[in-house]
Amino acid sequence: MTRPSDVHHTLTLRDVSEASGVSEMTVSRVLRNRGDVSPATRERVLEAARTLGYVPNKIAGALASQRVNLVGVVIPSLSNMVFPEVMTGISSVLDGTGLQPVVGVTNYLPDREESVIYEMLSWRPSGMIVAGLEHTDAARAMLGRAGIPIVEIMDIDGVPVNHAVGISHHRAGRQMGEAIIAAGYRRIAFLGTQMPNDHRARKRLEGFEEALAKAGLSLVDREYYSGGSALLKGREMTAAVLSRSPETDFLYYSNDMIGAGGLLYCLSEGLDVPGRIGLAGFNGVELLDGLPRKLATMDACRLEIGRKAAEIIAGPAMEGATVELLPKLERGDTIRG
Amino acid sequence: MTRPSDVHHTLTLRDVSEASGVSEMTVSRVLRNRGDVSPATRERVLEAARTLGYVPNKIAGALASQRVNLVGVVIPSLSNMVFPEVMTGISSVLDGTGLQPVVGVTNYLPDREESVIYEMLSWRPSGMIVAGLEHTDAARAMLGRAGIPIVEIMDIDGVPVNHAVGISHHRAGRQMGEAIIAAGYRRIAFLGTQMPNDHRARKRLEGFEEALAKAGLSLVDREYYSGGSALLKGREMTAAVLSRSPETDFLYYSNDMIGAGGLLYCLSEGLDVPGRIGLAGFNGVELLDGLPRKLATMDACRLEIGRKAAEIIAGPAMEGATVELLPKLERGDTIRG
DNA sequence: TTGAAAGCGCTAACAC
DNA sequence: GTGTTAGCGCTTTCAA
Repeated sequence: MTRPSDVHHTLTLRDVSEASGVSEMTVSRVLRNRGDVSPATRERVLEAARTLGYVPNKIAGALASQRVNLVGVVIPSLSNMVFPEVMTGISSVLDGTGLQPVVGVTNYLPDREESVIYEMLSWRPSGMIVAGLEHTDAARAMLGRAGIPIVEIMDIDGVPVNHAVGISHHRAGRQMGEAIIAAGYRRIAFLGTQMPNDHRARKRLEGFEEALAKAGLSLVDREYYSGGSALLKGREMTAAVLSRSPETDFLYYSNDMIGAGGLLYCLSEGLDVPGRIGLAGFNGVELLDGLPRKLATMDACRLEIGRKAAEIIAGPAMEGATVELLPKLERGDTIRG
Repeated sequence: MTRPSDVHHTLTLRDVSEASGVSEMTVSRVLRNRGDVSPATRERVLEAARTLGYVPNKIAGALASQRVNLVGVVIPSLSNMVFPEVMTGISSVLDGTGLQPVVGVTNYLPDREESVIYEMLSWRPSGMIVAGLEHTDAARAMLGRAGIPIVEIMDIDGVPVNHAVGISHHRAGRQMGEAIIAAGYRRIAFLGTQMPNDHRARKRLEGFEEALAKAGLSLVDREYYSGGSALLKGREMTAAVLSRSPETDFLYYSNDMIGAGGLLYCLSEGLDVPGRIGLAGFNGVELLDGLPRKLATMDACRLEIGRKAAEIIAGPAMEGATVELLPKLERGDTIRG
């Protein structure tokens, strides 16, 4: 006997081959719907595989065929509301193609990102989708050498390794700043989460301050927090800013969740929104639809970013390209005018 | 030459071996920190690997060693708020062990779940964590035969394939029902999302109705919705129930998000909460901390479920076991008494 | 401490 | 339409 008396061993093609009296090769063909197999043998093989409960070994298959139907997706966080929607966009495109997304989470830590990318590349995926343009040198080098399509998503303010799909956060910040100034607000504060490695939030703020500067203005206050419930933090930060700088007439938040918290706070304080004070967030999260008043925001095009990135990976090979999407400013009910 | 003039081929151990003048075997040892290698050769190998930018091929490694450091995690949704926290629990335990979680999403579709499980098993992971106890027969069979630890999470009301870690949703529903009745509410409505395959929500409702029945009560109204912003749906459903059944004095929601929407609606309508009407949700999501009033809820122990499940996978092999966690009822400000 | 040989379970390429 | 052969890039095992 080739295999003595193991009570429980994982099934191989060979087992199916023996059970069906057909060569391993033919079994392999049937199981992959490749090449011509007579309906009769086909049925016999399928039957044998089914009754045995055979599950193919993709490791061996991948090694032999040099093909892996996996797409690595590297994102900073799952609890951000933003990334699940990107994933939805990715899945919706990949679903038809036989490619499978595999998610890795970095918690906004560059070193962690580097190791997640390394781990993923070591499985030789068909492509990689990575959030952001800022990576360690080693990570950039690995991605550049991988010989597969790489798509950096969310952001286009920088130099991509290969492809990029996203929006200009710098420009988004500037546009919001201009809209706020045009609406007549002058004493503007910024409230954000303390995240040195959230480059997109940083770029938005830079663009925003640039717009203020052009109008001869600068921020009257700024407040940072980290950790905890974003909604609650938004309340607390807003309370802090308004007590410290009561003259503030606009609150610009780095994301919608803390913005929503701030909005709930302002309303509960009976402040006149958007008359006495205006507010704006960023992302366009679905949650906003359920608030008593609609927070001004900018849609980050998350679904579309996911779709476009997946299309690049799933489509025919192409030169590196940058796809810029244009976020729409949604004024909601919290900017006057 | 073994390899003529390919401009760009993926590096192999052999390349590192040639570059460092050491056998492939020794290179392999160095790269895995296995066995004794002299510091000198070690340095030479590391240097060569670094300058070449070698990334090991885990596919080949896994095939040869019959070991895969992956743990499959199969969950119904990423946008549910609940699962990211389970993932956090899983990662926090796995991080130390060299095991990596790989996430698959089923969108609450049994067939989709079956195929996700099949795909994952075909990569021969070291363990699987699957949400829920309800699966297709084929999926159960595959999991049972896989020869690896399987942990079904979130729910324990049923028969697990192998291990289970979770809470009893039936009991959770019953407890909430009892607390509401004890607080004196009598005209109780249920508001949930329309999800035939959300078995946990179903079991909670069953337990809840059981408690009502014991007190000689039954639901005065029920309302289901699907899709869209949960917060907004919560508002709309609540408005619908209160206009259709104005005598209702308690609203039991199948999750906190729609409950939060309902709470915001009641407050904006100027209803006396919890005097005139009480509310309760389920899950204990962080978001609730930021609301103007704290919604009553039950903590689903998500973090702990993730941790315990990961510990079972990462720990020494053991007999199948069920771990029941006990959710805490948090009365918040929306149940009187 | 290092190396050589064999093979993991599958598929590409070619024969029949 | 089906089978045979030779690897895929590693690690295991054993020898030196």
